[in-house]
Amino acid sequence: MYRQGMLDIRQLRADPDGVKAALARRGEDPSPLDEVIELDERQRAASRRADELRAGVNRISKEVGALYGSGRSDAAAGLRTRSRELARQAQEQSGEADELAERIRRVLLEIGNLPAADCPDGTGPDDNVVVRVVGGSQSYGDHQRVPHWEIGAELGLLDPARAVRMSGAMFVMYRGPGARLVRALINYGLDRNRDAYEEIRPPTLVRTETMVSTGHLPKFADDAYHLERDDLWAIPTAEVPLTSLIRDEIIDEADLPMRFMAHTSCFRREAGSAGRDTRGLLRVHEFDKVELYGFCTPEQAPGLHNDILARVEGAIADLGLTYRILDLCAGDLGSASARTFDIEVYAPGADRWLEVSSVSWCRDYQARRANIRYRPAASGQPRAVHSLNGSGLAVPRVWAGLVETYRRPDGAIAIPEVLRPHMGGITEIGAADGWPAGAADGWPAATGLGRSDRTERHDS
RNA sequence: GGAGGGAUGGCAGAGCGGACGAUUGCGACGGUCUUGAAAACCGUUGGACCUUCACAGGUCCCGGGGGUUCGAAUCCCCCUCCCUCCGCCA
Repeated sequence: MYRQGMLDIRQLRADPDGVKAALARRGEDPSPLDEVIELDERQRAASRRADELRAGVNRISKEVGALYGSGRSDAAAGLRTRSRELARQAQEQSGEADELAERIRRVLLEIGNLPAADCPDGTGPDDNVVVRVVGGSQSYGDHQRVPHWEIGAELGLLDPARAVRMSGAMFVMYRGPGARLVRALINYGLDRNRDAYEEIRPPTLVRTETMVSTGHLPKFADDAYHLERDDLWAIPTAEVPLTSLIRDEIIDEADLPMRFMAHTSCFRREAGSAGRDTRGLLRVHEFDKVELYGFCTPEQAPGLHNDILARVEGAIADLGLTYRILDLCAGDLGSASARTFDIEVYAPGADRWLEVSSVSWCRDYQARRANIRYRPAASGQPRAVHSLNGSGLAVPRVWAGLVETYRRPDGAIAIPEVLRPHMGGITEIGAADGWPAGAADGWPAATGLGRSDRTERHDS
């Protein structure tokens, strides 16, 4: 009944203090739960009364039917009046029950997931636990201490000015080998996981319900782009459509775990961060990402969480980047997550750690919202599945870290071994490959680009 | 965008005011038979909520919402979604 709530209402009834304490760990005010508990009691009472009244109606209706059947319709008149009154009362009670259920749902929808027991305590980013740092001991030369936006301009790989003209601030455009590098990273991110993850190319525009299922609505509506005319939302991550892949379904336990991966564009309004990280690729409204995703039983969840994390780490490690893994504290956890590991890449030019992946275990939070269950092999009632997701590769920030790390003293960018098959075998991006330096204010001199030599177009 | 058709259990597909949570077929599961299997035969086979230690019982669900009625899968109204044809289109 409260299927779009965050937690099992039974858990809240059975252990209200435990649930409230867990919620408080993430820094969320647990007091709305008191209201839920109170409303829940009233809701059940109303619902019980409605059921009893309804049972009375059913009983009388059978009698009336029997009387009609035996030709004694005159005797049914009193029963009909009585039944009509019971039906009226039943409707009143169930109306009240529905109203209470809706109020409960609205409160529950705004409440975040409970942090896992072993999720570290803490109130914000400073309390995240560094699990390990890999490659951090290497030293960087001056040639690597150039931020990617300067490299992008120098080699003609990025064209921020024109991107702004098209779409506004915080949109970016890649050019030539820079664009090709984006595509290479996407293919790299997907291809190395083909062995176990089915590739999906989902829609990037989704319905409201699809956004509610993951927890992105109703609470975080300001963070997402909304197309009002058609009431569609631009996805902030492939996690959104992938969660709805099996929404409202009951899966056989034998089919779990189910593993998917998807490359999509991701759209974020970044409402609260205007003016922050405005340079380069650190924070943009639209970016490409490869997502790894899984549905599984509660028992399989820790193993799958590790698998996704290991795959993401492997992808970053094989690119030869310096990175660290963070165990997010309860106070820094995303709303839908019970436990999250972040992977951050070190960008020597910008001299910053960039979050490139977030690998989260949502327990049954999203499955409850999306009504995704599985039928246990040993028979019994269907149970909510667990869902897990991890950015396999957030392209812009990996691109940034890569370009800065692989900048050689001569200014060219070396292509890491593992990316070369996806870059047509080239080993570097040099000054001659991209758009000519200084071309940002006019049409580049390079030939054949952006124009057709056969058809003259005056508008398009 | 225009015109028409549809929405019933895992799937297919009946039912069109009362004993229908729903005939039947397929699938799945269990059993009989068999060295094993197939075939045949027999049986089982939805979900949600509430009450209950349990046994068990009650209510709701035939796309969603509302109405008519003592009683609705069946009648009426609204909405959503899907399909077909035409138009447009990468």
